[in-house]
Amino acid sequence: MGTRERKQREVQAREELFLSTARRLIREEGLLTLQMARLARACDYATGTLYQHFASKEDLLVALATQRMREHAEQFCRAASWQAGTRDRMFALSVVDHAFNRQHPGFARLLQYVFTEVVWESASPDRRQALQVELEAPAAAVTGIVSQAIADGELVSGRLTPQELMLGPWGLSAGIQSMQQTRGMLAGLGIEDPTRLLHHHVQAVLNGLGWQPLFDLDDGTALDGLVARIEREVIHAES
Amino acid sequence: MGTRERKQREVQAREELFLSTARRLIREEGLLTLQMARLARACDYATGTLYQHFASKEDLLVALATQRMREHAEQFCRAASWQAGTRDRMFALSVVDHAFNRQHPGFARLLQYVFTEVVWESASPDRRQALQVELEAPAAAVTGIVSQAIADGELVSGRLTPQELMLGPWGLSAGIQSMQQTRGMLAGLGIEDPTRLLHHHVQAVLNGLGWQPLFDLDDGTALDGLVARIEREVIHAES
DNA sequence: GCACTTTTTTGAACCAGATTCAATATCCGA
DNA sequence: TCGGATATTGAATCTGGTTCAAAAAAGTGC
Repeated sequence: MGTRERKQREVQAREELFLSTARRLIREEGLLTLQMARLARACDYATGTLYQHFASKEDLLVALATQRMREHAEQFCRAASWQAGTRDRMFALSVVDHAFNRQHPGFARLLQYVFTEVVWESASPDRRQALQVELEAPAAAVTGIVSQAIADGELVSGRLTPQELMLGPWGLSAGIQSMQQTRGMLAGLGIEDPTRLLHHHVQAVLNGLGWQPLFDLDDGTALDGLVARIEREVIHAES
Repeated sequence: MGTRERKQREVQAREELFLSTARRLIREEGLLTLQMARLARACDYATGTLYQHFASKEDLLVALATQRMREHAEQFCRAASWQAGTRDRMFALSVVDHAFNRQHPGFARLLQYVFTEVVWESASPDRRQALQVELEAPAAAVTGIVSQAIADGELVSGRLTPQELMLGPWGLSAGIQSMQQTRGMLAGLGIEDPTRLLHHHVQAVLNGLGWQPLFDLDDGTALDGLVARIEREVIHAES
């Protein structure tokens, strides 16, 4: 009679409520001050009910990260299937990634925290696994672009596999963005516009890997134009 | 009468004891399980005494990171003044950085944790400042190499300042190394030898930035040879 | 060496906040 | 409607960081 299913849906909805409320609390008062009892109360449930969904606070955080990661993966895959050359698509991934992080300011911070030994190791294996699963689609998307570039002769793989090749642009994006997190670090070095710089350097690695057609790094206008086009065609595209 | 100074030295020594014991405890039982009371007891002092040195647990962690960072900065500066061309010296920084992290396996993890909003914001301003100070020397070293490369005509700065240029290689190193931290992440992608890959990609960015003389990325032997030479002449050099 | 003040050390008490679990309420099939 | 299964509750428990009044040690003037 479907009463089981309804129950399922209710539980699902409640989990959603917990997650979105947690997100709001974090936005309003910071990751630092999130408290399980307060979260439960804010949702009009008892503490114990919250623990029926999440085995621990760390679990909740991983779940939060997983949820956002899913959205992120969607955007990412959209960028990967953009109608453009492999090189531009690869670059688009970095732009989309960065735009996503700007749109969800807490996400990068949360992810940084979640991947910390202290949090990661105290989350339940299931939740960890779920987050890792969300990483697969984006990874496959990137690898696909690299493979196609090799097949099309726009990129020479040398001794490296596609996975290994993608580590360059990916690592660079991740590295610069994580520096952007640490309050005051880049400003302290006199760096003004990290976003533009990130794009510049990603183009530099792609050039360095010999990914055709090479990009003229001195042409600031072309870079801005390309970024604008990606934002228009990929990020703000209807879907 | 110098009794004040002696006292100073004793306090200094005790702080050193706390730090090195903390390091041992973390090594033996993990960051996760470090407890202030246990640490104090392990040093034969009362909890309160420990708090005379460190305002909080977070403070202690930042102090720990700062101490190691100082050693790291030394190695780093040594590499920066290596007798070699600017390009090789820049590359050497990345090699030294990575070697240091391999030699002190917990350091990267600790740093990752410390730079987390949750920890960073609950450490005292003094301790934060102290860690930031330790970043200045390395930053100056890198910037110096970049500036010299520009002066020598081995690198064309375009529209970027030396600080901005160095963000490329630096961000890449940081990004790949932090991925290496997250247990199983790289292995899950089928990546075997992240160290070699890191070196490869750093050379790729340097090539991409047009840093002369360009490095032949297909020549694996040359890469290994250069790394070996750096390890010999910079890392294991007497000082 | 002694009486007194100041500084340092101590560790048990305190407190915050995550987690548990016995009691209670709700649901569901018969 | 009844009886057992399941879900919810929130006060009690537990862990571990932090504090602070008391005790000890060090310093000072005589």
